[in-house]
Amino acid sequence: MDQNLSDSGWRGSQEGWLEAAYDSLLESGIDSVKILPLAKKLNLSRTSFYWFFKDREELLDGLVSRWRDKNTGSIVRQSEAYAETLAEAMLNVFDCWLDSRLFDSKFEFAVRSWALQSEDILREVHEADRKRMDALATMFKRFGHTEITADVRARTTYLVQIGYISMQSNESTSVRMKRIPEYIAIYTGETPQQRELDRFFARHGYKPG
Amino acid sequence: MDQNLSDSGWRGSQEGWLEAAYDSLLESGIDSVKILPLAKKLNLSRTSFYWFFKDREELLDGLVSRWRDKNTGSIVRQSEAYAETLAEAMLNVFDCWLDSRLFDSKFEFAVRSWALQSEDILREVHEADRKRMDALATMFKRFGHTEITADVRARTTYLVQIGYISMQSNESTSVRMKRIPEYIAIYTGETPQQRELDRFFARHGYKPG
DNA sequence: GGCGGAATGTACACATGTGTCAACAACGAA
DNA sequence: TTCGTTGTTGACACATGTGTACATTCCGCC
Repeated sequence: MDQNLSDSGWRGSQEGWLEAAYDSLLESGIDSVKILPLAKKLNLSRTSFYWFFKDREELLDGLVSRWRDKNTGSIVRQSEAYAETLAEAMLNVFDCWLDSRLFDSKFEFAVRSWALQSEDILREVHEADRKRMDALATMFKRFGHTEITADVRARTTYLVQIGYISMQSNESTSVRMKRIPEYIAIYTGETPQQRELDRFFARHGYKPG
Repeated sequence: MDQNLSDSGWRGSQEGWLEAAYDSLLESGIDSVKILPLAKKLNLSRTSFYWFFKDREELLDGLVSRWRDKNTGSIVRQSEAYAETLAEAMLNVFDCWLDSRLFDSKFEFAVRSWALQSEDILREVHEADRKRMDALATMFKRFGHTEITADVRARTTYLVQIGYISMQSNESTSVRMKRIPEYIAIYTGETPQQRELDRFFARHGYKPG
């Protein structure tokens, strides 16, 4: 059944091809995920691919699964984490934006771009958006917001991040950290406590000043 | 069926090819902008293309110019428009998001996706982002905000919209209009006057309720 | 040491794309 | 009517991609 570890294999593996496909997707978009170039990168014959995958379509399906499993889960989890105040809850969500182990921004953008040319992927993306914004709205309601204000604030929080991703900018952690208090103020309408900020900075290894 | 647009020409024209390229870009991304399929759509021979353009590269350059000329200008202009209050100024900017003659969202998203696979386009997009956010920050400062709060609020305003575009959602005007007052409150920190909202709704042909 | 399946490679058939070239067609003037 | 300009076209040469059939090599195991 499961023999995908390096012990039984020779050079290639399903994971190897998938990893190469992932790299290529992130760097140049879905149209660059071609078997021939991947084979070159892996120093394998092109046709060897067909031992692990039925066809290119099956490889692309693998990429979607990977994205679905990783990115949406983190947002939902962080939005449900324990917090005393809304500001603290918001900072829990912000963990996603600063920790690529929780949320893979480049992957996210690549998949969204892919949705431009595939109805199936577009449906996947819409479903993910809905789930994530629902989770955030629930968080706002947990701290006393009404249906409508929770909805719009959840949107703001989420869309700013999606927008940031779409800018494909490459700013340093410290530059981004400086904006955090003001973001919290805008999103939640309340000023974060210094100790809440300090706790947040600390867990991301950032020293203010 | 097929219309002869140009007075002096035969069947094709530079504009015709560019328009077809634009359509294809918006529908399926830059990799779908291929000469052969465009020729089929235009009912022209593939090679006829080369009378109007040196090569595919020159056609793509045409698309970038079109995007640059249209989208960035509107945001800058609307952010400089006359307003008595910050809320009113914000509503002027919102005109862009609701009027495709001012800002072409699908075009915007297609170009941003294109940037994933081209350093040149990525530079163009970054330059546009900078110009637009500068204009918005200036607007906030005009109404008394400090450098840092103006910057973050300009970002929020702009990034929410870029994020919204990236969602590729297709909501009705009325659904979007219902969120407007709350957005204004979040972005500006002040509640919009009813008459300001009414003026905004009126110029977009929307009747509340 | 040889067997058998896992993994890889070579050869083929085919599809879709680019760009050049030289021939050809339509039109407006001289 | 003849001619040059403005387009249009098919044939050619080439590049890159997919997928199948079949042969070959590597490695653990008996």
